[in-house]
Amino acid sequence: MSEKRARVTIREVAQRAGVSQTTVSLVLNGKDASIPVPTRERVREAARELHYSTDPLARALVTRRTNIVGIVVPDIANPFFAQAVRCMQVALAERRYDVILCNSEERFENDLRYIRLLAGRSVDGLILTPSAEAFSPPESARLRALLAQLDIPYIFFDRYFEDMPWAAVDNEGSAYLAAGELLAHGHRVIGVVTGPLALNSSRNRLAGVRRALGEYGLILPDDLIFEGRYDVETGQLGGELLLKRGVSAVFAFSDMQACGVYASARRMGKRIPEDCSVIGFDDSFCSSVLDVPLSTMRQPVQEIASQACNMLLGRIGGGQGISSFSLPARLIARASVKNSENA
Amino acid sequence: MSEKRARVTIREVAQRAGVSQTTVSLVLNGKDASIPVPTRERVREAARELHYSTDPLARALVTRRTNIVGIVVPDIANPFFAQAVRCMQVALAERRYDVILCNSEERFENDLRYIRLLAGRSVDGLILTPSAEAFSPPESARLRALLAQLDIPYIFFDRYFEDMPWAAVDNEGSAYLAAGELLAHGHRVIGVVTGPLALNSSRNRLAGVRRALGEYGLILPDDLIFEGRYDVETGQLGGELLLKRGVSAVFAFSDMQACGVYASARRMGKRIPEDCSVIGFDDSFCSSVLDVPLSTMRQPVQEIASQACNMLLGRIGGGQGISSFSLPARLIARASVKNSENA
DNA sequence: TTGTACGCGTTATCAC
DNA sequence: GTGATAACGCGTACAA
Repeated sequence: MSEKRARVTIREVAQRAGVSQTTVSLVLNGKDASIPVPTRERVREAARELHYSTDPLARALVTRRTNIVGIVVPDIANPFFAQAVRCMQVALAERRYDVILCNSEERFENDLRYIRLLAGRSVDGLILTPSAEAFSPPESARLRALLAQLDIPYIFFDRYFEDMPWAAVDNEGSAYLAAGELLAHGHRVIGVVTGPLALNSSRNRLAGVRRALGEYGLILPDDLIFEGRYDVETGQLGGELLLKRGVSAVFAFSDMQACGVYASARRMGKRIPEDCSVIGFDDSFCSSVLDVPLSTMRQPVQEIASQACNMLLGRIGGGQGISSFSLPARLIARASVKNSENA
Repeated sequence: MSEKRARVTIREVAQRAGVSQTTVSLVLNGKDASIPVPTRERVREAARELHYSTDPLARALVTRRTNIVGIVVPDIANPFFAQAVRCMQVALAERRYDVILCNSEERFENDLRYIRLLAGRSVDGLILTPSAEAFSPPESARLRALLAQLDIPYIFFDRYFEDMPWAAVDNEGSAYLAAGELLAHGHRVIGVVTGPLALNSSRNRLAGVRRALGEYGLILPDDLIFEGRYDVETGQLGGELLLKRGVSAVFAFSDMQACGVYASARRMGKRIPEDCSVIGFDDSFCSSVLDVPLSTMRQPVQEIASQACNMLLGRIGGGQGISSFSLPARLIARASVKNSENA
């Protein structure tokens, strides 16, 4: 007999236990101190028997805490964000937080819209990866103003402003390692396919590349930098361009782009890694799927995501919590990098 | 001066407009009928000036409608679900619904836990893709009982029970087409790498394969069926096994598995498509990334997802709405299927 | 149109 | 110290 279960109220529990609602509330929220043990027992018992659980809506209305975190990402279909959001959701669920997910579709107006919407829903915190657009001056000012006005704890994930709380991979250091891998294999003419340079992730990776080259007394000429969008398509365009310019190795700032580079090489009749070495970034599953397994930098997505959650929860709790941090990516050496013929 | 904006209440708006809260509520909810136009204007004006927006929590507390849909998927990091959830979120946002996302991590206990949790939060509807486990008898009974008791509109997505509302790709028909493609190229010894056969998606695809073979007077021997889990790894295992058994073509029930088949072929020194044709399912982006572009069945994820949302919203609205449906996948012929040497 | 009860808890106040 | 009473949070719905 599956009766539709109407909601059990706290009054019913109180009645059953023969105490006041107040008492029930106190007991169930662990503010027992002043209540005699036998009473506590009776209350708990009654609550259990009636399958009582407090209504989050009613509770939130008065406490102004929803136990919900809002996440805004450009596109959950992007494997990087998908993985990150998964980790976040699982990590937050352990702390009894739920997640409202929003896709900005890489449009700044949606960033704003969703942030307002989430604030309107009284979420306890925000995890934000704004659109690339958000990082140009007029837009970032609007974003900052909005967040300042809102008074909701937030952190930036992967894309960020230096002066606001953020969590990300150590882009500079990781790119330094990646470029180092190519240099160590004797490559001296190295092309890079970047993501949007409006994003610190790409800018910092570029800086890392430059540092690595610098240590070899090299510089990165502008015409060996192709600015893309972290997707297969721009990888292909960039790969084509760079190969024509005679690079012996390409560092693609995402695995998707690395895939594009593979495609362009194939199309041009060049072999990887014989004619051109390639290194990617992310270690998304496609790296293990390519005909020539892709060397890449593996982001510790899970660690970053779960630490990011800790950080946010710390701030929600009122403290400063953990401060902004970056974690290094690890080099996963596979078969797409080979000694240069000049080596 | 960005003052922290405390919430504006309906009272303030009422006061400013010189009317009662009731009137404000009526106007703002479009139940104007009985209110003179000038009053409406004054109210709207006041609301605008004060930046008033109704508190969803308070509203939900009384209406028992949250404008939230709960989505439970096994793993948002799976590109198929990522894409689907993205489409759903966007489609629902257009109708002013937000999405709480849960990953069951393919564990049945989590299915139940999350469904209860979402129900506790009074979500207006549920979109469910239960764990594979949920489809074995004792578990499915528990799931059914829970849903029956809950009295919340729900639909199943991709994995389903025939007698409950669902939305999915037409697995049988699509697999029939895929197998037909192989048969049309002269292949007669065809192996399949399936997903979990507990899932109707895999069972129905298998049925489609059998129907196609049947039309050629063939049957599918058990030892040419490898049951996997839709992932690269099982694709590789299956590919290895089937290739050893001398198939001339493999139908992998997911692109990830097709990737695995590619890997196994490579490892065994076989070429695709010369030594073995391969066809996949999903058209996830990896298909366009492989050295030999993968022929595959493209699921109309967006259409299914958005129709699924319509269906759910219809049910939330009280009507029966659209009933369960499936949409056909489309054959995307690329280079991984070639005429059999026996052809 | 509007007053008022109500939804369901939490918290502050007050009496025992 | 214990526990009941009442106000409150913020809207919506119904009767007047």
